[in-house]
Amino acid sequence: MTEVERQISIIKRRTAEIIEEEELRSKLKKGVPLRVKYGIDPTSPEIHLGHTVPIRKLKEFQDLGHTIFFLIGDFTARIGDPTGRKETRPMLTVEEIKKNMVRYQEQVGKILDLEKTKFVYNSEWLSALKLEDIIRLASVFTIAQILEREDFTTRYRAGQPIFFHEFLYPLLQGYDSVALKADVEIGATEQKFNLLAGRTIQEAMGQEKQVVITMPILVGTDGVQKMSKTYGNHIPIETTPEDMYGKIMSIVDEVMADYFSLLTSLDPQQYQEKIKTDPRSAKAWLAREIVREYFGEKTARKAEEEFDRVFRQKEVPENIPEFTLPEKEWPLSRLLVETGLASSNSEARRLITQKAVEIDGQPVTDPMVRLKPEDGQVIRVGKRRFVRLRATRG
RNA sequence: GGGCAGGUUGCGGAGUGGCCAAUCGCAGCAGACUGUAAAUCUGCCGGCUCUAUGCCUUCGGAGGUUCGAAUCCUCCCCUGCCCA
Repeated sequence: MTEVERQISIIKRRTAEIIEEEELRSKLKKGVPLRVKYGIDPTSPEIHLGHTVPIRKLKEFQDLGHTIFFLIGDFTARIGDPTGRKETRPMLTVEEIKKNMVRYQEQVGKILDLEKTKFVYNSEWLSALKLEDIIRLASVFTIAQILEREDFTTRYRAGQPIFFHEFLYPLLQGYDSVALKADVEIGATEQKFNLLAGRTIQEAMGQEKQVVITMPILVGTDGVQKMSKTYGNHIPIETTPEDMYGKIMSIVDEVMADYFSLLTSLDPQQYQEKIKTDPRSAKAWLAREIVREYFGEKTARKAEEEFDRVFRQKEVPENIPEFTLPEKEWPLSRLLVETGLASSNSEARRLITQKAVEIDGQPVTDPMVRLKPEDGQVIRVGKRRFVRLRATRG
């Protein structure tokens, strides 16, 4: 196998689509490192496992010696993309974006080699565009072409508003590719339209078209919707190993294979076999493997032990948040609110009457009960929320 | 600019003067079951007092009518469709 074919076989793995493979081949044949672009919206500084799917692909490119351009869409974030929302998205200030990005880079650094990654901000070139440039960009597409994008069509049919500037987003993203002279752009399948816009615009501006690589979308822990913070089905990278382990264990069985494939480098034959014969330990393996990648072998093993202790043997976890409060009589419901175990008094009362509350392993079902917190007492709410009390005199 | 239809609790979507904190579905939470889950069943699902045929704040916004308004009137804001 030639070097080019070796690279192609690595690049092709786990992708949803490559447009066009032939173009990729001829780009690789030039023997020059490719400029690989990946863009993110810096509105949230929190990366979850869903984001890691394309980032892992970037890592593969990086390991093959190509140049990674990690594009931060600060310009677009400042304007605020109103896609799918009622209220205008809060515009981010420059400082907020900067702050988000510091945290972001730390997280990305768990996968990519930061030394070799070029972080670029699109405000650098986008804010320099003149109206004339923008109109020229806009003349590359027809309205019908833009409306082809599925979410526009859906919204249009449903009578949902589509704002004019939303039409501009694909154009701007496409222009980013021109500015970076991107050879390859990676994104999730839902980004396909915007990625393709890059090709069209590059061509219109006399550049060689970028190759578009789309990556499958990771479903969330519910197994239904794509992983997203807004759906509350996400697994953040910046969390405790125990939490990550537990969240992976809570995914539905049906998506295990996807998780194995998109989030680990394990052998498909092995995990498929395991899923079939012993789903429970297959999932534990998956969880251990992913936690290991972010926290290391030892920690992963500890997270597993901890999980087994708490959920299989139903014991109290090792590290639980502590809460200090004055040693006096409290109505239990108040106590739950104080310690953050319930959001309101009514909520607390509900939990208590629903047998969700235990103190030192003893169920408490009387919402009227008053008690004096003792040092070291453990309150449990539901399956996984614990708090240890620390009492102070006075 | 004109005509029409709309804006309801996280989402979808009922409700057109009191029986409305507001049917229902989804999501969420809790319990049972379990392999951690999923599925299923049960309960909860604005807040406060602490549980009552109680109180407070909610149905785009501001006023008004009324003993009483998410429901009627006026003005305003926003969205969609049609005509120009």
